[in-house]
Amino acid sequence: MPSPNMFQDRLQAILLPAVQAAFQANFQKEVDPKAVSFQPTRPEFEGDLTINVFPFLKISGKGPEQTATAIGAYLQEHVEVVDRFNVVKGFLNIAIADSYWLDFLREAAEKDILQFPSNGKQVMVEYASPNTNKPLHLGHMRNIFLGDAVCRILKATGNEVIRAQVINDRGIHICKSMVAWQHYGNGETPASSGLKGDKLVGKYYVEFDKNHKLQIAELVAAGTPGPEAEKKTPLILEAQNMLRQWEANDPEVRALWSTMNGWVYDGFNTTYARMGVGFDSVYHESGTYLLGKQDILDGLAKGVFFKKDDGSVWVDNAPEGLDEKVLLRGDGTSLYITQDIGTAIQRFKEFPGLSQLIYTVGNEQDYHFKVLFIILKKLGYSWADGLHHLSYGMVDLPHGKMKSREGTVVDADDLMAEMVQEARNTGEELSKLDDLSGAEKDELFEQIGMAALKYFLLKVDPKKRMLFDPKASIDLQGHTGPFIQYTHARIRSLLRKADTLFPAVEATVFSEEAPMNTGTTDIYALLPEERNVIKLLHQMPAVLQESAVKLDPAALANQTYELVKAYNGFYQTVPVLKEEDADKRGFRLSLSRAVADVVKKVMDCLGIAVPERM
RNA sequence: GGUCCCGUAGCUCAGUUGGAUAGAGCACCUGCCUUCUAAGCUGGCGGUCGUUGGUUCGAAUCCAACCGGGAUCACCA
Repeated sequence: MPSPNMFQDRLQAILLPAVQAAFQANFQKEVDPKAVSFQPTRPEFEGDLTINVFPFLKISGKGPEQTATAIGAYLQEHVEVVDRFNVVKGFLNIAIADSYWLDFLREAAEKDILQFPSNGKQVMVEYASPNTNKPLHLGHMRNIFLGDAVCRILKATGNEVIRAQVINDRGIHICKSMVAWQHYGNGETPASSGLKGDKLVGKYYVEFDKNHKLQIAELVAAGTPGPEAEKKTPLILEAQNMLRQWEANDPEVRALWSTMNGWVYDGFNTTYARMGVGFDSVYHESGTYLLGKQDILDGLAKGVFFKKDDGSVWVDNAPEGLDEKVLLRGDGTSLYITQDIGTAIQRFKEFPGLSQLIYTVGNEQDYHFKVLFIILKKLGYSWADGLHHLSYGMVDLPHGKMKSREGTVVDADDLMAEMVQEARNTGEELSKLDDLSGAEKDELFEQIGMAALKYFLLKVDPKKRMLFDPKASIDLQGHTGPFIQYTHARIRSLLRKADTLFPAVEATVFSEEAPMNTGTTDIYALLPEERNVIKLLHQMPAVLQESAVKLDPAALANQTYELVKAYNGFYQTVPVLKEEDADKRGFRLSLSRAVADVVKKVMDCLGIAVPERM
């Protein structure tokens, strides 16, 4: 777990030792650095950073005002970047010198402040992991966008990232689609029907269910009790038989299975491509479902597990406050968790350098992963400490849960198409883009629609359950992806205009040579709107780092929104191109450029593209 | 029933290493386009932070109990 000061920015890194020194100088006492918390000064007070001195009164032996004043005075005298301070109750508000902000901005204008050096770590992130019997839906989208964003964030913060998925391509549910296709398909293929492969196979999965229900009703009418009828319909018996044939490697069954799964993969790949995601390591359950058995038996031999009278193998997690759990059936066949154990071991064999393996899986499997990680630890794998369940909440619809049986599932392809269409409607209505070609517009509306969708799903804390209201998600105003894109496009437009209006702009742009870059002579007094923007820029590296450690893209998404909101406030009230003083103009252009660069980079970490104009 | 998660404005969400008068967006009302893109910006309305107790200088944040919602506890995946 990160310690409180882990995400401090460079300013806090400067101030913290000084605060410690201040306690030493004034009160001859050590202060625990972890106890010193810096927070942004509330807007109604003067200052940039605030330290609350209440926790230190015992150390200082003085009242809050006196303590805060003593620390403030010390900081002002000994720390160059501390310009002024004021004390309100127990709060020490510190005003940072404009020269510090200007120096920081110059740095931000000249290099990528979000560039992290490689940390030499290799991390695997598993996400998506669909079944091949039905198309991807809204639930998958939260998983996929979350997993993709986490990959991008980890990569940006210096990790080597391996994107992984396990495709569930075998089992009774796959056989259901196959049986139904044999009965009702009349040889239909994606080519003959024009249907996307995953949609076609999904259609037969539904078809199976429909006819299965009819057969249940027939059996019940003929006198069979309901629960028994469900297990005895000709269709379900046929599917079970097909599963046995599949496991026995029956060539015909295997051929049909390959064909139909091939259709599904084509469909998935189309969807993944539109989402902008990909994978480096793909496992199929057909290749891994037998893994793990030997590992369980080894564990049994080592006494980590125990066997019951019926021959089943169990683990006792009572010491960890959990229950007993079956790992191997009485007949020696494996279970879901058996396979997961085997797959994890397999992965660390294949990638011995992994320092973390992150599973992006919904929170309904919290218990499963808790058990899985405990077991791997009990088996003695040192890497088990690097296992992490990135657990996220379910996506609800306004009328409740998605239920495939009730047809309330929101299809991924449909939803993306709707969002892009909505972006198109709005874009055409604003008619600012009439000079763009058809293809350029297509690309732009694709970017905007996808941004709306991704941002909507990513801005919410992953671990929380969220509501997806189609009407709200389709909004392109306010706290949305398109709002952020718009700000970026606006800045890019400003910069393009600057290039034509001021051909020598590079020379006038805020730089080493520009007069306002130093605290020694000519200090440019920052406008409040400018300082707000710079401060938010300044926080961004720490927020990126935080979102990487916490695997929380929402933190980054929300900070980005704060940044562009502040920039829009600046843009609205402070002239840039219309500013006649070339230094000020250059400075504001640099500020704008830095915001655009940071926004572009951060949005890229969220898997969202930003357009040059819109 | 056991375990875990959640409950903040009409709606959707921030804020939760304990700190100042709890913030945004949407919706509703209100101003701003002959001036750098109005997918923008102003102002207003809107709160018993589920309830009750506790811990302390201080609680939306920590603890306990309760109320309400969800998940999970399969020789399913």
